[in-house]
Amino acid sequence: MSMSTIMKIMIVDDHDMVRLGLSTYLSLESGIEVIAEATNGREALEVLEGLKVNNLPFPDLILMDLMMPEMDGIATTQEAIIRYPDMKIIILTSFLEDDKVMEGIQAGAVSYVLKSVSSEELVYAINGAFRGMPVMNTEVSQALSRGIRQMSASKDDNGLTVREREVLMLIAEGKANKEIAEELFISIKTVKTHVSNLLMKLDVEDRTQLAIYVHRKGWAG
Amino acid sequence: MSMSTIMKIMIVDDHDMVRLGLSTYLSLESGIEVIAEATNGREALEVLEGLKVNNLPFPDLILMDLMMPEMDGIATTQEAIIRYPDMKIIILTSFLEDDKVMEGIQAGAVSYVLKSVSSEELVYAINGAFRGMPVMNTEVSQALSRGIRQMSASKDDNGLTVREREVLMLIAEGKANKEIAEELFISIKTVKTHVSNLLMKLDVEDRTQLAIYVHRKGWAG
DNA sequence: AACTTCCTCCGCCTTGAGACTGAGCATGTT
DNA sequence: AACATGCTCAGTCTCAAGGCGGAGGAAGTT
Repeated sequence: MSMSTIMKIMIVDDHDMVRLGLSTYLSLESGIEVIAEATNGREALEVLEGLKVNNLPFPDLILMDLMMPEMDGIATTQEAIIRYPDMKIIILTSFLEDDKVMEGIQAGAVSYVLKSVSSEELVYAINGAFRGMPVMNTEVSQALSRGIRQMSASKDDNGLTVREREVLMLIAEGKANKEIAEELFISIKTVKTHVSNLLMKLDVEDRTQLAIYVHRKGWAG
Repeated sequence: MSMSTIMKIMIVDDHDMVRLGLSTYLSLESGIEVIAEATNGREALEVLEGLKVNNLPFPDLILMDLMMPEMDGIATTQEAIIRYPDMKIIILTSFLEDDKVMEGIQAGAVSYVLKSVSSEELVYAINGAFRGMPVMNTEVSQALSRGIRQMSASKDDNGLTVREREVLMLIAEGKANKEIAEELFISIKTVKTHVSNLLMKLDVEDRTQLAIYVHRKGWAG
């Protein structure tokens, strides 16, 4: 793989050992040079700004972790793409969550790669991203298509109204109808109406299953 | 740090890049040699057995990830410690969960280290473990003491019996009492008794909160 | 003006959930 | 033998949950 230019890469990950391992390994690859690192999103933006104003070598591509303290990968990607539009970003994460894949791509990442890929695949993805040819695992692309299908199939979410979503969240916190009524300043009757609508719309049988639904979706802490 | 002997290490992690990064980095450390790798627990045990029967160099210490396909770090640690009692195991994980720390230590791991530690700290932990001096992050030791406090406060876990835990899990799947009764071949009355006991023991008000409890604990998929 | 959607609320009714009390049986412990 | 624990089941009772049908007002759409 003879590329005339050297790819300058930045690694953003809160795990010291992932960062160190990646940079150690990637530095051995010909054509790749790790020129910057950061442990979270905020730091990454600061580092980038520092490189910019001091006219130092600027990364062509960022390997960005999703879950980080201070500022996560999605938000950082969004911000970074706005500030430096010609910089590529590959989101690198441990988990496959359909929603996150969508968000990541929407935020402007060219690629979304699971940490479980082999190191060869990662290098391949980096090379691809550098040339504007996004590469992603088959699992990721499947997740993406699932996400798109869900999106087009069910409008924006599930067709839940604002009020219904509020009630749903309170149910997911274990609140009883009476408590929900007091919290939302409405009558128990109204709460029951919303609950019935939720049961119908989400196609489940009782409030316990509603709570489980929310937690499975990862909407709750 | 001049040690006469070289520490032979095995790395067990399903993430190619963690494994590769770690081994690349640790190999640069004097006194540490990475002699084996595996991508999950089952594979790790197979590799160890292979080394044993062929009289090949055997690891003094394993860096073991917690969350892995096939067989997780806890189960693998338990099994490995039984088969090779003089081998040390350091559990290496992304997450801090009080329960898991307890389980890990109980399983026989000498140390429990977060992946967020710096690489120097990791080397320090490895050296410590090698000499029988367990090292762990302050966060981890805090989690451990929390776990112990809970333990002494509330018997062993929550004091749940086998049957109660079965009922709890079915509730967390959204099953009604009747369904649970049929699934466990007991009467609804008995299910109700178990549910009442669960509500009392876990100090919550209804089955929905039981389901939420389980999901928050991460006991459900 | 007609229509739809959302939020609100009512009464009536059935059923499931859960509390309380009490009890039989098997196991293992002291 | 006495005791504790876990699993089982029963009856009774209260109340929250949820279905069903109806309805009014606010807001935006066609």
